[in-house]
Amino acid sequence: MNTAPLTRRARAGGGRMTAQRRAVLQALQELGCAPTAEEIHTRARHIRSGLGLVTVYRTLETFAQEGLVQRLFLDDARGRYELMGGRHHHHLVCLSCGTIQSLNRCFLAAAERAARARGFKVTAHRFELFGYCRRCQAPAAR
Amino acid sequence: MNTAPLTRRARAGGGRMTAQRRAVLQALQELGCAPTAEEIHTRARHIRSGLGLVTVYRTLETFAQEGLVQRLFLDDARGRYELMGGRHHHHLVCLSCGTIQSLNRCFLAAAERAARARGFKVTAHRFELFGYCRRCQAPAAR
DNA sequence: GTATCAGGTGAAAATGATTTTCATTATCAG
DNA sequence: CTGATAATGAAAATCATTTTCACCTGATAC
Ligand SMILES: [Mn+2]
Ligand SMILES: [Mn+2]
Ligand SMILES: [Zn+2]
Ligand SMILES: [Zn+2]
Repeated sequence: MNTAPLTRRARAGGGRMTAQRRAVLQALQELGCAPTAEEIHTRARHIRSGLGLVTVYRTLETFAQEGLVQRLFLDDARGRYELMGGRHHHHLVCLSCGTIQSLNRCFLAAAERAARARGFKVTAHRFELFGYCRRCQAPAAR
Repeated sequence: MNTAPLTRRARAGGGRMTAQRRAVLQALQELGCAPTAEEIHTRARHIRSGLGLVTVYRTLETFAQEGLVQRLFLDDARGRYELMGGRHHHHLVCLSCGTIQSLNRCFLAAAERAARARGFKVTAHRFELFGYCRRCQAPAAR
């Protein structure tokens, strides 16, 4: 798997490119949809043995700040991470086995149709908007 | 604030109605949109001093199982809780100050319009579907 | 009303995910 | 090639949440 373009994007953030960061990037690419830090660690260890879990967390945080990675919380308290920059998408989370699938449309009706089309039985959904409230958009706010 | 109807619903779940549970219910009613366990604890303590945080967690879990309360994860790892049974709704989460507002429509376009109408600047959204994947709907699975 | 006892509570300790600290190592601009 | 400094790993700290366990109390039966 070719990590060169990702490596370039990561370096553009200003940081150094190390073997461990490359391993995390590759693991993210290989794992695909929303793995946990632990899962990323396990996979990245195959590429760079001795890689510490702490480094994985730090790396993910760094990448997240550079916009290379997004952290998301689905149902449980553990964070999940995925590479940004692909097409915008959402997820189908199975309440029974926990598998996560990607969905590339993002409107409710279309999404539900898409979910049903792949045999997924939708029982609930979550939809949140993030941004800045009126007060925080006022001068002197950030 | 009248907690009687909630008390009735809670008892319907089969459990006992204690002063601490009543305090948690009242705190949930008073706090409104998606408070954390800690916030609920602080508020409920005004009603029933000596109430332990552990009891708050246990109570919320119990209520969640009875469908009286819903736990959700927004941006961070801490769980947030809110009374169910009101109309289905979503949230506007301010990235700057963290305030959470309710939104009662749930379709993307309408939601974004509603958000804009209240001066909220949307920069991102999250939308997830939960349910059962094809594999888990097959016989012998649950 | 009073006894009964399973369900509920609180304090402390355990857990699990994530973050911080700090001494050591390695990247890369010059 | 070398030095400045960013990154790493191990251990310890932190934070939210859960578990344990001895004690308490609400709800039903008498
Ligand atoms: Mn995905
Ligand atoms: Mn709400
Ligand atoms: Zn499944
Ligand atoms: Zn705000």
